[in-house]
Amino acid sequence: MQLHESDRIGAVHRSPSPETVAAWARLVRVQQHVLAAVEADLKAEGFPPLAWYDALLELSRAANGRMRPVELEKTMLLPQYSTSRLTERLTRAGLVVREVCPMDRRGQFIAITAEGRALQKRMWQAYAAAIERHVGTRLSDEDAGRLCELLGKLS
Amino acid sequence: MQLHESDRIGAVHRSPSPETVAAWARLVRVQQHVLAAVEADLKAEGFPPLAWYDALLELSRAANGRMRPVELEKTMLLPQYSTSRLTERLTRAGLVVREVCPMDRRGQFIAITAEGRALQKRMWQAYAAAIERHVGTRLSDEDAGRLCELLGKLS
DNA sequence: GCCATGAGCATGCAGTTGCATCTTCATAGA
DNA sequence: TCTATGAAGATGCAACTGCATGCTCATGGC
Repeated sequence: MQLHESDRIGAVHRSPSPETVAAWARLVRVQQHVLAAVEADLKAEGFPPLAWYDALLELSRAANGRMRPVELEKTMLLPQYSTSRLTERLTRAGLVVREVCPMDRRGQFIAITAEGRALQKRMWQAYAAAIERHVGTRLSDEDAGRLCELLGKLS
Repeated sequence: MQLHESDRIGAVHRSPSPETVAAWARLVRVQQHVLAAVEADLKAEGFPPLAWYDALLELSRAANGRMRPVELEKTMLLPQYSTSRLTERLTRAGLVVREVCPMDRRGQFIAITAEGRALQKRMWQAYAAAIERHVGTRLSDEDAGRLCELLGKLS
């Protein structure tokens, strides 16, 4: 009779412990819930989605306020077409401009505009308030540090 | 001169501590990354999205394998139209059937079928393996318990 | 130089989501 | 009973996402 995998010693696929499953389930649910709450707060104040903020923040921190789309992809963990279209929307909104890349004529630079920097700053006001509201008031700084450390083991 | 809010005692909106912001940033990034990895594993084995699994699991645990859409909404934290359409897809796939609700003629019941139960079980094999791979191997049971507890404070 | 390969980015198409609204029915109050 | 209110669920439309593929150009091997 064939043994179930979990009965064999050194089986490649072991089942997760109850603790692991519980942590997973809660991670997914809580993150989804809190992220939705924060996004809703921002939207209620008339701001664009968080992805816009993330992109503007990255660009504002980059040297000369410009980055290659390919860099943005990697730092934001987004698929290629996703940054392409995000760039399109940000461009239409006047928050960034596309520039040709002198080093590689296939490529380009995305440069944040003054309006882009201004929006990023205004969004941070609301974003910070939402983070404080939904996370800061529920977690002591020590707990936040511990949470951060535990999450770090997952990446 | 008007003081900045954060300078006033008892200001309603305080800024989040660096620990809070770090925990928030990592929570969002890590969850997104690990969830994507788990979903990709399931998809690679030919399974439907995790939302299907969640719905099938809820239904399989419900009394008589059936629930009102409105209950499903609340347990899955989804907007109303989202469960309506999920139900539509599950129905088309033969995993659930719609039934009229004798108590309330506006409403209905969604009942899981034998195929729905079978798929839920097969998906759990792959899902559990993915959870173990992406979470279980990176976190001790004690750490998982601590993570779960900290996350619980956020909901 | 010439070709093969592949990097960088865009885009057509199909499927999905968010939003607002519609229909149907339940229920409380006059 | 009649009406007002609102709950349950579906759906049209516009925006967004995923996937596959297309185009342009860079680079290494010959």
